[in-house]
Amino acid sequence: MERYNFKTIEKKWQEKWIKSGVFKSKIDHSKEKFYCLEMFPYPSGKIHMGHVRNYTIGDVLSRYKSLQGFNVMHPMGWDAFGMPAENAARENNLDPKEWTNKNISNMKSQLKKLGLSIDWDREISTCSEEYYKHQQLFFLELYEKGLVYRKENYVNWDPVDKTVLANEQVIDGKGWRSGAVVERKKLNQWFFNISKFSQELLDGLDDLKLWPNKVKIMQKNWIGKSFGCEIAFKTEGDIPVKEIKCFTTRPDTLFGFSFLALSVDHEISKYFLKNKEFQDFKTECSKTGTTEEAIAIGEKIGFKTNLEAINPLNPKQKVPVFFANFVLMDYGFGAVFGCPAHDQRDFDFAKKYGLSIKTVVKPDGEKESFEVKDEAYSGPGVLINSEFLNKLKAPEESIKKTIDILEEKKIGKKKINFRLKDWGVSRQRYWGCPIPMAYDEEGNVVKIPKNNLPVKLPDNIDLNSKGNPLDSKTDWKNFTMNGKKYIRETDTLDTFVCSSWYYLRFCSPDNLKYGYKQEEIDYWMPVDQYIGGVEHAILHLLYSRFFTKAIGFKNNSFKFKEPFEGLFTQGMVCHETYKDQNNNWLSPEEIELVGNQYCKKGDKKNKVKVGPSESMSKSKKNVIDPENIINSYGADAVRLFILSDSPPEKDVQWSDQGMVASFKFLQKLWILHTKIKEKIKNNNNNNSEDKTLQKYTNQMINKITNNLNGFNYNVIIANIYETYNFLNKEIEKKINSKVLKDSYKKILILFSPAIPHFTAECMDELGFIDQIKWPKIDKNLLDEERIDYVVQINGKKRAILKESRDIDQNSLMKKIRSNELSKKYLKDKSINKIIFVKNRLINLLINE
RNA sequence: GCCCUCGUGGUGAAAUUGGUAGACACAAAGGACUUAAAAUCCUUGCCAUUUAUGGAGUGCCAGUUCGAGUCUGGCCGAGGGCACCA
Repeated sequence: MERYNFKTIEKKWQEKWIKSGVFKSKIDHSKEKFYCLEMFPYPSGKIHMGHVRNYTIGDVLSRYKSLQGFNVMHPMGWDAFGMPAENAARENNLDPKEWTNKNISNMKSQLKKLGLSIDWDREISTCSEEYYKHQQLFFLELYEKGLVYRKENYVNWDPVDKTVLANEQVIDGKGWRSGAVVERKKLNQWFFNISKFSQELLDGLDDLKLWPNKVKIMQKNWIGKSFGCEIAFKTEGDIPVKEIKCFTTRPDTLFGFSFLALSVDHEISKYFLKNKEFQDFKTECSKTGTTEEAIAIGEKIGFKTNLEAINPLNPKQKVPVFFANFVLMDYGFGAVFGCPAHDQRDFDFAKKYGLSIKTVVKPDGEKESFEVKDEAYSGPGVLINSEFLNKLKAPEESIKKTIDILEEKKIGKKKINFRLKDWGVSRQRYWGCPIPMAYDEEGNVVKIPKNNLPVKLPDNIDLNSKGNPLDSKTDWKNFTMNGKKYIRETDTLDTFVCSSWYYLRFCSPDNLKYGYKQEEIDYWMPVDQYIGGVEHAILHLLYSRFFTKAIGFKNNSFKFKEPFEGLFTQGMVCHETYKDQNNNWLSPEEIELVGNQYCKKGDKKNKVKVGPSESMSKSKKNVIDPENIINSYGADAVRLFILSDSPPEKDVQWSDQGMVASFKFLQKLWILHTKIKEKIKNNNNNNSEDKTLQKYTNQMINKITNNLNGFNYNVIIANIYETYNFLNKEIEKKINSKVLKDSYKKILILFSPAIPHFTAECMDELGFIDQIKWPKIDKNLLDEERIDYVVQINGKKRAILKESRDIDQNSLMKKIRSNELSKKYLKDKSINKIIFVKNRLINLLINE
């Protein structure tokens, strides 16, 4: 028998699909649209198994939706700016653009081998001028709307490499490349005013019904809305500032006030800069916080000033003012009122500096004399020791009342605070989108005129220069406009900006005038299903939501509020990890099994330690190269395996045996296909109705449709195996050819989203490839005529009776009484109660 | 510390949403075919004496119910997110 030759068959269909243009998408108002988008990849050079999983999931969905009659758009592009290109180019003495474009063409051909239903006409690359010129225009437009601004902010500064480091490049407080101790340095940087949309971004989450709850909760926590009160504390001391504002969520504990703590960057710190002790303290603070240990221990340190703050509700009480390391400048006002009895952090601080700890809330059920001892109490209760606030219920009633009093006295007011900070978009890097701004000779900020866009990234860059390469590219940096001299902004945009609007660009990738075309956006947006890794749950998704709101707000032209209607976060692909005797990581190809012990290949003495299964990563070498796998087993087999073992939202373990099994399964399926083909040809038109096959097929349509709708793709693969097992037995019987052909056609369509090449070949052989539609469920066939009734006695399953559908309780009881089991379990015992569930079970309660 | 999710055979997992627990697959053991191996096919799956039969059984303890993997409360364990957020 002929083997299934995936190599020729997959290639054949991939070429046919491209030639016929079946995946091309264009506006068609007669059809409902479906925009399916997977997070586009960074062109690192090769695709990895994570991509295979991500894009297979998206492809199954796209193909399924097409078969259902939707007008599907399924595009792909490249998140092509970013540091790896710069690093790789430096190491290999290459141009980042060349490196990136080479990677793109390689990865594109790899993706094509997976047989994805992608409309490649819509391909975009964020590092192309055609893409980033629109991004620069967006930047200017947002700037004009006041949504972009410049301010000084701290960065991680590597004093040896003279460069800014991302947080993940700082390891134990040192630069990853130079090893130098990282400093905090203030730089002027560009910011997007995302915090302006805090409330909107929070409210929008409620509309995202097709998002995982987990992601919505993560975003909600990230935005971090808190209700409270701002209070102005009068201060006494030898500085000109006589008032300090604090934000608090617990104004009701004001009578437990024992100190005021300020961030070292608080504006009044300038009056202490001459003080050497304060300077030392500030240095100390900047050291802690960078190392992970320091954060874990979280030791609280303070610097006591000679200032005193007055309790606004009790002017007789004066407390010391400290600078403290735990107060953040960019939350609230950078100042905290300390109530040690009811806040653990304040408690720790008060213990360390011997400050008073006055209890003002007692838990319900405690005596009036209750006192906080070993730890702060932050739960509910009743106010005590608080004069006119006594006996109020904490927290709701007491907070409300206190705010009323403070507002009345004009000392404070109700306030809502968000944790979400503005988005710093400046990167001191070469390989990114240039920021279209400049500075005149006086240092004033100037926009690059829109008709001068794009500001092109210069070629021939010296990547080995210290600091930002654009800074030393003086012929690019300096320019004249209308006879005046200017200096360009040398920072480039965070690559998250590129990915914040690419879903808009896919709708009209060739539009030269603007980032998108209104008509196309109106039709295609929003993305119906977005699919990607959960690691982007916060930043990328939040930034994209912001961008949609900001651009829509600017142009007042979007019919949608949110970019991604549905979100699916898939799990990672994991593999065991291996280390040799010298603790070096080994890849799966570098080991072999000797007996039941893994050893380094060709070195039997070097025993390999098998570590836990972890997400595939280059650093741990536990990677399987998809290209090798596709070459050995074919795309359909890989798709089958990657979908089969675990639900798509969970991590999946890579298994060589599982992969081989998927491959073998397709071979078996091919044999079955040839048998079925023969049977159909035999044209056996006996009159038997063959309801069994029709019913089974119908049930499978129901199951697979439901499982596709619910993203239970692993169960679909099980359904495919099940169907095979059934057909493989059924085929031995006499079957009406017409019924067989009809059912088999439907079954092939059901299989086709998962294994498209294989089924295309089969359909073609049967001559119906051009007219396929997702099969409909025949409701008349769905209900079985005979049903397995579970007979329980006192809740225990005792028998299963196959009886006709819709049988009533009495008839079923008669059957039970005439049945063997009644003699055994019922005998002469009387039945106290019968629970009868139609078409399902009957439960007889008897006295034992 | 706070928030979220999840605990089902040797393993990955199913379970029409309160109604036959373990579909489907991997691994293992036994068997068939074969001179043999590979490949393929079949059987087994925890405990009790047996292909039949009974019992226990979905992390642990209680509860609701005729009936709980599924609902409620408490505990234990694993994973993830935030991290001095006032």
